[in-house]
Amino acid sequence: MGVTRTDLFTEQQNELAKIARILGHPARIAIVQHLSRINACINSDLVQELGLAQATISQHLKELKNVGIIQGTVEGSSMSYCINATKWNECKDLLTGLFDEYKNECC
Amino acid sequence: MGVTRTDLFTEQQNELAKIARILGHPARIAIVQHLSRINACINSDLVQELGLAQATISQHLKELKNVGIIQGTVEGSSMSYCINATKWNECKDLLTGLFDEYKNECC
DNA sequence: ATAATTTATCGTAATATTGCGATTAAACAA
DNA sequence: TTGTTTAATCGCAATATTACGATAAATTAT
Repeated sequence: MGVTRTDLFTEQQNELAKIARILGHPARIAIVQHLSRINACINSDLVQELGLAQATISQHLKELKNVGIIQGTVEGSSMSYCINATKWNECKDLLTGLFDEYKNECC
Repeated sequence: MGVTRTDLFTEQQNELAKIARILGHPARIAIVQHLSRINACINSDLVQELGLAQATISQHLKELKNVGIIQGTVEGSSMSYCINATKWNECKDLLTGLFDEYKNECC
């Protein structure tokens, strides 16, 4: 017990849930917002930007990277992170699709 | 340690994260999809629909209700659940807003 | 070479989530 | 009343998440 029963659901449902879960933390929302707004690959000032410890931010970045929402490349001695446009649009389409399934209001 | 530092983030970021987190489980995705598709308030056949135990589904319904995405009314001896159109659109707008913040692709 | 900077990873503690059997409570049927 | 149906809640076990100090690894600066 205690482990999510992904076997009961479709791949699309699991994928949607995975994306939503990754966006389900304010630090990760803050990270993607920051990357969106500066609209560039940055050698992260994220530790300054958010108030969390470096190890914690690294962990959040890893999760965002794992799901493909951001990508990081080595830039000398630091890292350069930015949003992966392709995946970002894919996530947007999946979530938009979910919201658009609900058409008429019944009550 | 181990508790999300909501104090570090804006209300909007926390709200966005809360919505995403609730949608971050395949059972809850399946529930809102089902409610969307039948487009009606139902005396839930959800236990039949999904393969989870009744207690588990009840718990997921409670979380969706807590965040306001669905609403339930007593219908005789059973419950009638449906999507809350207002909140649903609010969630859609918030998430769309997040995705639309990212405009230009930098790499 | 040595020191400083940057970021990933490890280890650990605190807390949250998931799932389900069992029980409870309320409405309905006989 | 007695039994049935429906759904919420309790209690618990298993697992996942969050946070952070400490450490490691790699690059750059002196």
